[in-house]
Amino acid sequence: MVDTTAAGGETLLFLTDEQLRKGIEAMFFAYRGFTADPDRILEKHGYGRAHHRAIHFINRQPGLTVTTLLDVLGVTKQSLNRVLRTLIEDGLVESRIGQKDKRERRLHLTEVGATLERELSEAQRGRMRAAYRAAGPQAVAGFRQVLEAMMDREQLRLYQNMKDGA
Amino acid sequence: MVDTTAAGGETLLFLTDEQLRKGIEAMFFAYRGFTADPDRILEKHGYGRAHHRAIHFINRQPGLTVTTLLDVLGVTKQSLNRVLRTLIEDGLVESRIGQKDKRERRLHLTEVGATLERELSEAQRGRMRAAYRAAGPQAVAGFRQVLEAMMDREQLRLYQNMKDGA
DNA sequence: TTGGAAAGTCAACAAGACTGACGTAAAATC
DNA sequence: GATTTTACGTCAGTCTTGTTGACTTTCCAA
Repeated sequence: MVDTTAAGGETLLFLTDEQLRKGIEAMFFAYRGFTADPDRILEKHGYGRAHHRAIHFINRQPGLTVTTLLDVLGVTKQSLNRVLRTLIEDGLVESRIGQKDKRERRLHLTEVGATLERELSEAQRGRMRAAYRAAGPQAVAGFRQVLEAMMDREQLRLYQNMKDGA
Repeated sequence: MVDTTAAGGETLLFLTDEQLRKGIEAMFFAYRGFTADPDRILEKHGYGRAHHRAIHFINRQPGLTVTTLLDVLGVTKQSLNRVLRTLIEDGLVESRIGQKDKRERRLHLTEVGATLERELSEAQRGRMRAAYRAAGPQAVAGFRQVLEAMMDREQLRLYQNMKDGA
C-alpha cells in the first residue's frame, strides 16, 4: 500500500500525489461524519456548531476565561460573544467574575448545559468509539499521530494542554 | 497507550471517555491545520472554502455533472450555484452541455482553473506529506482506516468512487 | 496615577449554508 | 403524442458564523 525504503538508516516514504489527494478527501468526508450526529442534536435545540465547540471546551476546562476560550476556538471575541451570550441567557453557561482578577470571566456549564454536553458528547464519542473499534488499536495510534503532525505549532500546544486521554 | 485484550479470538479495545474526547479534539485542531494553507491562498484570490471544494472535485473527475458534484459536496444546488457561477464567470471552470443527455452540464477546469487548483493542492499536499512522513507508513494506514470508519455509508461510497490513491 | 489589558457592546458586513417557489429544456414514460 | 420526471438555473428571503472597526468600562500593575 505504501512503499518504504531504507536510506541512511531512516525510513522514507514514497507518496504519490494520488495517495495524498486520497488522504485529503478522507479528511473531508470523515469530518462530515464527525459532525453529523451532534449537528442533528443541536438543530433540535436551536443551536449550531459554534455553540457545540464552546460547550465542549467549557466542559473540558471548567472555569476557563473568555480569552483562553478565544485562543482555543480561534475566532474573534465578537463572534464568540454572540454564541456565549445566548448560552448564558438560556442558562446553559454561567459566567463568574474572577476571584483574583476581577476582569476575567470564568466560564462554567450549568446542570442544563452539562446535560446537553453529555447528549452531544455521547453521540460523537459513540461514532468515534465505533471507528476506533473497527480500525483497531494500531490504527488508532496512527490516526492520532498523523492528526497531531498536521496541526500548526500553536494548535498542537493547545491540544496538548487539554487533559490527556493517552 | 491503548489497552487491548483477547476475547473470543477478537481484539477488544478499552476506550476511556478521555481517549475518545482527545480523538475528537485531535479532529478539531487538525482540521484547522488542514484548511489553513489553502485558506490563505484562497483569500488572495477572493475565494472561499466552498470554491476550493468545487475546484478540487472538478479536477478529480473532469466532466462530472452538477448533480454529481452536488451529491459529493452535500450542499443545495442554490449554494453550489453561487460558487459555480463565479468560477465560470471568472473563467476557472467551463460548463459544457452533455453530449448524450443535453440537460446535463459537464464541468471542467480551464487552464486558469487548473493553475489555481495546483497552487491550492500543492499547499495542502505539502502539509499532508509532511504529516505522513513525520508519522510513518504504519500511522498513515491507521489514519486512513479510522477516517474511513468514521464516514457515513454514503460518504464512504462517494469516497471510494474517487480515483484510488491506495 | 496612568497606561494597558481584559471584557463587553454596537454597528455593519460577507460567506456560505438553508428553504421555497418558479421556469425551461430535455429525456423518459405512459 | 401527451404527461411526467429529471437536470439545471434563478429569484427571494433567512440563518449561522465569521469578519472589522469603534468605543466603553473595569481594574491590575508599573
